[in-house]
Amino acid sequence: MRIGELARRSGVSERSLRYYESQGLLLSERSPGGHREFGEWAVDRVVRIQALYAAGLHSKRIARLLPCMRDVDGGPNEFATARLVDELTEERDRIDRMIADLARSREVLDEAIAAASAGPAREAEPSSPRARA
Amino acid sequence: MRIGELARRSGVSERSLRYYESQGLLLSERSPGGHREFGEWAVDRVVRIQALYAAGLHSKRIARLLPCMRDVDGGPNEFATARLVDELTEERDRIDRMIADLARSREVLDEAIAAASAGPAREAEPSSPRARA
DNA sequence: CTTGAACCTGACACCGGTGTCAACTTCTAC
DNA sequence: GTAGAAGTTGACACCGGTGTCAGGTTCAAG
Repeated sequence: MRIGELARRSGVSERSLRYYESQGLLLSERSPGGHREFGEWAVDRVVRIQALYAAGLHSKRIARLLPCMRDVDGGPNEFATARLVDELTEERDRIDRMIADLARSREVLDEAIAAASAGPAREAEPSSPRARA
Repeated sequence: MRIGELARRSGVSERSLRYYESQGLLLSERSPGGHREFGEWAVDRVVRIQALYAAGLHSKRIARLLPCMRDVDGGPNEFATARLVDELTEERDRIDRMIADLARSREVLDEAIAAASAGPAREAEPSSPRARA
């Protein structure tokens, strides 16, 4: 498929897809005229790239990681170096911390929402434990 | 306390603290000479600000939210408008989605780590279910 | 008074994925 | 062959919290 379809199917802008390619995250055949041609595997790969971006990894690290991952219909490619495994483990720990932080942030927000919602009604329910404040 | 101590105690750079103030997230008294003077409550507030930043909220929204939150020793300040409550709820949902995404990313990474670790040893354990690929 | 640490303001730069525009080429369907 | 959709490369800009440097002022201790 060509870039337009891939963009549509993966939900990622053409701009980003070209960027991914420029970063070596996404390979493509080229038509005689120079148009990119992607296989079915590309959709899955783009989704994976997005997941990694969302996790806060940068292009370079993703570029090193991807060749070590099995694409849906591509066999295993390369083996990760011990160094890379270490880095990935570190990333995973970072994600874990991030999730924990987000959970805390969520609580902060939740508290705010609760306080905000209860606020205007506070005078009507003086028995609320929050009314002390 | 002054900005240096606050930075030390909250683990946030002085630069950021000044920025927070410029965005209206953090108030300070000023000494006759113009030096910022913070109360104990500031530490807690800065931590909260960080939590909100970590959650992906921008300064403006945090600025609107903070006055509605009870500081540790400050009483309740303002009541949130229904509009703000809506926005916050939306933010919370966004955080939930973000956490879910991160969990998925974590799995992607985990899979990669597993594959990478198992990779070099694969030839030694041909009975592995992954060996089919 | 003096000295050095701490603080002040203001400005510039960065990151890095993405949006967008321009100018041009290729593809496809008629 | 020709029009219009779709693709190409290249360049510029943005966001927005943070690092950092410069040049000057204030504070606190001797």
